[in-house]
Amino acid sequence: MPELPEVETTVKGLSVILNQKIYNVKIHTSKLRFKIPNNIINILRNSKIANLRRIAKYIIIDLDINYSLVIHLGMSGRLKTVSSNYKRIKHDHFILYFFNKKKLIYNDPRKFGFIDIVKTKDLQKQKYIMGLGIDALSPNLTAEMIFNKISKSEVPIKQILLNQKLIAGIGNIYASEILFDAKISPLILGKKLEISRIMKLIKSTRKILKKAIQFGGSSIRDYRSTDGTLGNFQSNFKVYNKEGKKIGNDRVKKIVQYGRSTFYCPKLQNNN
DNA sequence: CACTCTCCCTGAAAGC
DNA sequence: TGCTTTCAGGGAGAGT
Repeated sequence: MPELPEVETTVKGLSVILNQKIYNVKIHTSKLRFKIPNNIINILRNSKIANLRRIAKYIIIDLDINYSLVIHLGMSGRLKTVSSNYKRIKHDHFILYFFNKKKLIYNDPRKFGFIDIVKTKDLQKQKYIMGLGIDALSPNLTAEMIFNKISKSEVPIKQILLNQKLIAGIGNIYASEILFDAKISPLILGKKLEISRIMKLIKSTRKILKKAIQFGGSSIRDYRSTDGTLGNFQSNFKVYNKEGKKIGNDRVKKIVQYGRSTFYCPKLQNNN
């Protein structure tokens, strides 16, 4: 599922459309999580891709006309760049056609993602961007910063990691992996975490997310080819989806917190 | 305000 | 084997 590493990997792979000019736009399904704005076609046509970046789990495609295309992959969204002989498949909802014959395709079976077009200068004013906390990979992220925000929190740390208003970019899969790496119980409440363990948590966050990026993301199909090759970090999951797996003399346990599955080792992560 | 729960959707996997 | 049910996950919005 697309979390920070998958989005980062996707953005890097989009470099093939950098500086390319759009000659047409087709919306096959406008009803995603939100409706794709009607004016998007007119704005995008004849514009050029000027810059590619990531904000949390949002893909930002800046155009040369002071507008930015915003794409969120939701849970099942994919972006792929294909050549002119590509035949549209099921759930290809949105297509950009470039003058160099390439196409950019947004495919999303569950339609939980969304596509928006905004003036670049207004990007930070969008409600979905405005509330975001510091990026999980920001070098400016410090333990003190987090401590100040969670030192009174009665919410378990697993849920805190998923709160995009505090730290942006971590999703359900990496939350379990990060807590396992930091040897911190997912059940421990925010207010119980002292600075030293928050430091460890931040260290593990950087380690796990960076490693996942190196491996090309965990579970997204490789947009650079059409062969459906999987990103290969999945095989690096230590606990996610590994219920019952033996680790030392412990076994991975699955619990449900706030309706989300959590995987952890009760003995190795037992600091409640 | 802070927090929890439900829902959006489809396909894979489990259950029968 | 094949049909039916359950589950997965990000985040907005409703509810507490």
